Amino acid sequence: MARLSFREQMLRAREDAILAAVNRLLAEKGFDLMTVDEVAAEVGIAKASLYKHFTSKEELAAAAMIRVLDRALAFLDERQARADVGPLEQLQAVVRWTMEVQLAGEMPSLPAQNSSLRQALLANRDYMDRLVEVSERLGRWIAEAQASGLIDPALPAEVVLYTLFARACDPVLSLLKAGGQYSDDEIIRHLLATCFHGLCGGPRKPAAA
Amino acid sequence: MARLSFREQMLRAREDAILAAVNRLLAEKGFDLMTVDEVAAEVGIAKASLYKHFTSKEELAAAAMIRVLDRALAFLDERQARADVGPLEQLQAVVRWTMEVQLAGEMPSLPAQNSSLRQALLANRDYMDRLVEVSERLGRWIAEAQASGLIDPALPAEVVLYTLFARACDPVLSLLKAGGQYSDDEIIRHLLATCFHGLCGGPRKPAAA
DNA sequence: GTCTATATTCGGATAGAC
DNA sequence: GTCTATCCGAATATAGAC
Repeated sequence: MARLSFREQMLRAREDAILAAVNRLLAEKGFDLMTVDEVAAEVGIAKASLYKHFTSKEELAAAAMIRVLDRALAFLDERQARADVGPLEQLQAVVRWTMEVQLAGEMPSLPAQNSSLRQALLANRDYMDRLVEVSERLGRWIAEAQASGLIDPALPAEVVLYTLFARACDPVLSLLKAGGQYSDDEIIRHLLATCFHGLCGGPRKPAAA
Repeated sequence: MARLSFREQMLRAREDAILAAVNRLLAEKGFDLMTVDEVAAEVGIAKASLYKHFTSKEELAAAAMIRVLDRALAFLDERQARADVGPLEQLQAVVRWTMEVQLAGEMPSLPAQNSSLRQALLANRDYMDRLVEVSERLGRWIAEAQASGLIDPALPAEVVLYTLFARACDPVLSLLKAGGQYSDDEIIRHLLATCFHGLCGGPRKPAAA
C-alpha cells in the first residue's frame, strides 16, 4: 500500500509539473501556438511520455484550465469565509486576484470561438462543472451588489459576469506590462478603476458642488 | 490608357474581394485558424492565384487590417468635421462604431503576442503609420476630455487609449451576441455604459443625498 | 512509463503549363 | 494571372524496444 501510494505521489507530482508548464505556455502563446514538443521540452521528458498521461493536446490544455478553475474556487472559498465583506468588495477582490494571476504569467487566454479547444472544453464535464460553479458563486455576489445599487442594476447580470471573465484575460494588462513604465500595483489600480468606475471615473470625485 | 485603367480596376476589384473575405475570416476565426485554402475557396479562385497578389499569409492579413484602419480613419475624418461635438462624445462615437463593426462580423481580433502576424505588422510601415495616426487622433480627444475632467484625469492617457483599442475586440460582445437574448442596440448600450461608467454605473444616479 | 524513431495529416508556398 | 499538381516543413499522434 505504501509503495503504491508513493508511486501515486510521483505520478501526481509529474503530472502537476506537466500542467504547470502547460499553464505557463497557454498564458504565453495560447493554445494554437503552443506545441506539444515545447511542453515536453519544458518538462524535460519525451513527447511520447506525455501522451501516456494525456491522450490529446486538447485534454492536456483542459486539465491545465481545470487546475486554474480549482485555484479560483479555492480563492472564492477563502473570501466567502469572511462574513464582514460586502459583495462589491468581494467582486473587486476577485478581479484583483485574476490580474495578479495574469501578471504572474499564469492566466491562459480565452480560447477562440472556433478553436478545437473550445469544443473539447464544452464537452468536458469536469471543466464545465467548475465553470458553472464559479459563475454561480459570482452570480450571488453580483445579485447582492445590484440589489443594493453598488453594481448598476440597469445592467443584466449576464453582462456583469461576462465582463468579469473578460477582464481576467484583458489584453490591456499585457500591453501595459510590456510597455514597462508602470509598476504592477499601478497597473492593477488603473484597471480596477476602469473596470468598476469606467473611463469617466465615477464616484470618487464627489462633484465639486 | 483606357484599357490599362480598366485592367487596373479589375485588379483592384478582385483584390478588394479577396480582402473582404480575409477580413471576414479574420473576424470569425482569427489569423492562426484561418487557412489560405479557405480564403481561396471563399473568393472562388485558386490558392496559387492568391499568391500572385500577396506574397504570404501575413501580408494578406496585414492588407486586410490596413483596410480596417483606413475605414477607421475615414470615420474619424467624418467626426472631426463636426466642430460642435465634445471630445467625450467623439470617443463614445468611436467606441460605438467599433462595436457596430464587431457586430457586423468585420472586426479582426488582436493578434496574439507571439503570432507571426504581430511581427509582420510591426515591420509593416503602411500598417504602423496608420496605427500611429489613429492613436494620435484619439490621443487629442483623450487629452481634451481629461483636461475638462470628462475622462478621469487620474488615468494615464495610455491606459485610456489601450482600453479603447481593447474594447474594439472585446469578447464580451461576441458572448452576448452568441447568447442571442439581446438586440444589437441593447448590447451596444450596455457595453458603452460599462466602458465609460464602469460596472458600478457612475454619474447617472445623482447620489440620493 | 520512458525513450527513439516514424507515421500521418495539414497547411503554407511554389512549379510549370496555358 | 489563372489554373492543376506538387513540394516541404511542422506538428499531432503512435509504434515498438527497453
